[in-house]
Amino acid sequence: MGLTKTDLFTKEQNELALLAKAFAHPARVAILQHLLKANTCINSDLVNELGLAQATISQHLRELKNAGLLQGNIEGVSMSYCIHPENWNKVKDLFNGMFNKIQQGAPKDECC
Amino acid sequence: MGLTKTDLFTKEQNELALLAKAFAHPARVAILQHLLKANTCINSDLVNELGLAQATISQHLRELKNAGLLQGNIEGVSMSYCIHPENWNKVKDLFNGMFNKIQQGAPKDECC
DNA sequence: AACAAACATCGTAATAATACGATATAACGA
DNA sequence: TCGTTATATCGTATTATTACGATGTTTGTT
Repeated sequence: MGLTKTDLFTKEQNELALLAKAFAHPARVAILQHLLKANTCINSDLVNELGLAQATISQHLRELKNAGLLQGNIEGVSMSYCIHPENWNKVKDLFNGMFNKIQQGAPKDECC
Repeated sequence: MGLTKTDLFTKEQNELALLAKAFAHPARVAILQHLLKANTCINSDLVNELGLAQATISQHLRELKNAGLLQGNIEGVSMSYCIHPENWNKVKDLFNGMFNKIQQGAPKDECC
C-alpha cells in the first residue's frame, strides 16, 4: 500500500494530477508568481526572495521543470529560468477544460 | 526538516498550494470529473467506478470536502456528494488569476 | 593555474500522503 | 427488534515529499 494506483485512471486524470502536484507547494507557487512578474530569474534570486536553502530551491526548480512549467538556459555562470509559454497555456487549457465543465444554471435541489 | 515552511509565504500562495494539493491525485480528479458529469454521487458509486476500497474513497472525499470543492448531504442511509458551485468558481478564478498573468507577446530573447 | 561564484546532485532526517482491513455508527426495512 | 446497507473513522504499513548540509561540477576571473 501507500502507492498510487496509476493504472486505475485515465491518462488525462494522471496528467492533471501530476501538474496539480507541481502547484501543490507554496514555494513553487511563489517561484511561478515571481517569474510571472520578473520574466526571468536565477536560483540565488529565489534564495534571497524566499528564504529557503539553495539546495531546496534547486529541487523545487527541477520539479517545476520536470512538470514542463519552466525552462532553463545556461547564462554564463548561472542558470536562467523562465516560464515555458506553450506548456503554460496548455496547462491553463487543461485545467479550464475541467473548471468549465460545471453546469452554471444547475437545478437547485438536484443535490445539496 | 521535512516540514513545509508555511510562514515564509503569502496567504494566497498557501491557499493556492492547498487547493492544488486537492487536485494532485488522480483518484480525486476522477471523482471530480465523475461529479461534473453525474452531478451527484455516493461513496459506493465511486467504489464501483474507480476500483479503490471504500475507506480510500471516503478519505479522498473528505479531502475534497475539506478543500471546499465538495459538499455532502445526508440522503437517507447514504451520503450524497456534489461539487460546491460557489467555491468551484472561486477556485477557478484563483487559478486563472495566476494562469492569465503571463505576458502573451513576450519579448523573444528575454529569457530562454 | 588558482580561486570564486552559481548550481546541481547526493545523502538523509523528518514529515506527509496513500491505501486498506477492521471496526464503529446511523438509518432504513422486514 | 434485528439485520442490512452505507459510510466514516482508526490503525498502520508503505511510499513520497520536504528541507538542507555536504560535495561535485562548470564557468568566469585574476
